[in-house]
Amino acid sequence: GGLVDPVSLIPDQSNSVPWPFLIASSLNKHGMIKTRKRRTTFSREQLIQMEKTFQKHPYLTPAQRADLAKSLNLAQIQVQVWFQNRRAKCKKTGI
Amino acid sequence: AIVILRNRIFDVRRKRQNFTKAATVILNEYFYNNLANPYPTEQVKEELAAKCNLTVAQVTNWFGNKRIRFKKSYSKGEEELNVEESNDTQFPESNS
DNA sequence: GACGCCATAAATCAC
DNA sequence: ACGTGATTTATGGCG
Repeated sequence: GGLVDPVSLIPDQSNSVPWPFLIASSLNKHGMIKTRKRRTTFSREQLIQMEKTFQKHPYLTPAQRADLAKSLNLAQIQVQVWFQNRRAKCKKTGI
Repeated sequence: AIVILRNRIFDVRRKRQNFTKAATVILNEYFYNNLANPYPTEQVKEELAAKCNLTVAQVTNWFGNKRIRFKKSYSKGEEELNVEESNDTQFPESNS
């Protein structure tokens, strides 16, 4: 009595395409499939500065965001998203 | 719950340990029985978490990892979908 | 319409 | 060194 190959547990639906093998990709303005931005890993300094700023102001004004992005050589959207994710983490850990 | 909180506060780092065999069986069972839509609702996640003696967050992580890894293993060896890549979306570069 | 939050994808970290 | 659970960037949807 060995283990069963998990794939053999797949219910018989071979004629219908299961789950996201038909992925609804988003299109750009030319109707082409948009390529996702490669995940960048922020440098230690970038993280330290953003964290430091976050402790003072968890929510940035547009001006603060612009300044921070410029000083860290990041796009504003990256700073904005980082703060969103940081808030989410904050909420998750309850701190 | 309190133990988890205390571990956080006192920065108790312990080795990441794998889930029990039983838990993995339960999670896999749900995953492969719902391959057409392997996205359990919040309520189902809670039920699975209870059955597996895991937190909902752990169940969520498991499904996230499972979906992407299954997709990778599944498409490995399959023919490439020829996808038109467009150079027209450019992203600002950052020094990393 | 810009912004925040949510669930999630996908890459990466780290035991 | 790898596998697997956890964390970190990035996206789309919705309010």
